[in-house]
Amino acid sequence: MTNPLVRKLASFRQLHDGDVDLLNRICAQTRSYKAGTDLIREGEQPNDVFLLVEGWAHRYKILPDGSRQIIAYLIPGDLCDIHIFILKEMDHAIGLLSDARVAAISKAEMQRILDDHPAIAQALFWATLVDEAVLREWLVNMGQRDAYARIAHLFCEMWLRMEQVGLVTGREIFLPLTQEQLGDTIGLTKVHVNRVIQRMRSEGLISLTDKTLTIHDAEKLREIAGFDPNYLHIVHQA
Amino acid sequence: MTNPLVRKLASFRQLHDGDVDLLNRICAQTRSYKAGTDLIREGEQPNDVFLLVEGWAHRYKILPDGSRQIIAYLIPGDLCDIHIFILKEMDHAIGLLSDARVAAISKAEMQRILDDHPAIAQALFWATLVDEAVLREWLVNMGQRDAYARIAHLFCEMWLRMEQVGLVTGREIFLPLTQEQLGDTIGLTKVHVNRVIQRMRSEGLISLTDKTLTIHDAEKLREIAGFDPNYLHIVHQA
DNA sequence: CGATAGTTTGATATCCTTCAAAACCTGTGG
DNA sequence: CCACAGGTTTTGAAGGATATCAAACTATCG
Repeated sequence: MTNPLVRKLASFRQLHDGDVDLLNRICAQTRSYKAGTDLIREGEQPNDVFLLVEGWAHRYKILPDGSRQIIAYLIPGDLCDIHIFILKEMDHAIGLLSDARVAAISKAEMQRILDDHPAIAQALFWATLVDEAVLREWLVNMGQRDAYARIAHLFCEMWLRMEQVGLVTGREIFLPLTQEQLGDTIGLTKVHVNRVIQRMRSEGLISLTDKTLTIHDAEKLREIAGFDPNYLHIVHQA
Repeated sequence: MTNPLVRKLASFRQLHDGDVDLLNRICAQTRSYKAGTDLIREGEQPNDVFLLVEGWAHRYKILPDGSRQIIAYLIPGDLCDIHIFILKEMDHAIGLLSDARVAAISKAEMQRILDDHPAIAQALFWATLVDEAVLREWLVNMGQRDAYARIAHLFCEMWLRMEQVGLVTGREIFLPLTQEQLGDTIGLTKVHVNRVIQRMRSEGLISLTDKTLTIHDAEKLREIAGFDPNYLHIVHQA
């Protein structure tokens, strides 16, 4: 099993052996956490950049009335913001959605990597820009699509991102989300999410049980979603 | 009238005289454009970073079915992404909402600034992170708030951002948006935007005519929106 | 095996859209 | 200075997508 970060960065540009070694070394020093743990809370100023090596996480915000908005999903190979140090405090939290393995990279170490490994630095910037592009696409998703297309779009995106890091097995991906969390992601209630997913199931598009999403008809799902993967800026497939 | 970029960056950290001079020099070399001009189109790879010195612009995407989502507003002092060069092509367009003055900074020039002026570099990174934070907050806005609160929230944000660059006169800001554009920003139809705005007017909260937004009761508007400005990461007021 | 979290169902309410037309601006050319 | 064209705002009526509430059912986990 290859390092997900290497796989991801390699889908943007070639890396030298030295670069790959460094990334492997970083990913080797992980800590395990339980699902539900917060890596960073709103209001904190973190000391490390976190790299997710295994499992899922999410960025989220809780509003005063208790409602929650999920702002991003992190999957293996994803980092919380590289430049996190510049801001005085976090304006959102990052929490684990499944049991996970996480590498912590100190500010100094991060700086050293950026200085000494220009290829990695460039690839990490690319990853940052892609994160932003994903955020923009989520906004489009919420603003312009109905519930059915919205969920389809999210599934298409997560499928591609998982594929990028080598985590698609057959037509299945690990998707450790409750329907309520799905709803908090795309601005729908869990009840409505449930009905839409049932419809997708009955139409033979997907299965979703045991935290496993199976896409039976990817082509049709993409069509429903109006999915155009260009925003993920995947350059060459590994 | 102070340079809006200097004002904005100064709200994050102090700058040296040399830094300020440089920024002033950049802002002095502008070109004027008419409202409706696209600075960058989807699919292009731009050669310059654009800095908006006067007027409003917006990032937007057009979907295959013709619908449009506005992803961000740019006001004086805002740059289109500093690292735009890393991506092979734009996944969205940037267009002017009003007549505007724009400075173009070449890739090489940008690189020189980042290398030779660490304080500016850091401030520009901060600005980038804030842009991303705004995007996240827009997602929260769309996902969790109803039409009334959504519009209120947008008005609160734009008011603060305009204040940050010294463009609030009394209780008024320049807001060159049609109700349809407002709708494309927050995922509502122009008809519904119209009704919400009428309600705000009738309640004495705001006026909106002649591309001028007046906020009569900022406190109440913030309360309706559930507006918490922390995501703008304004450190010290100039 | 009981407790707790997650999914499913049904009935009803509401926010927002859609469609269509009228009224109102704003700029332009005669 | 008027008239007209095109864009923008406003109004009304009706329909639809999604929310809300409440309860039953089903997994999961210690």
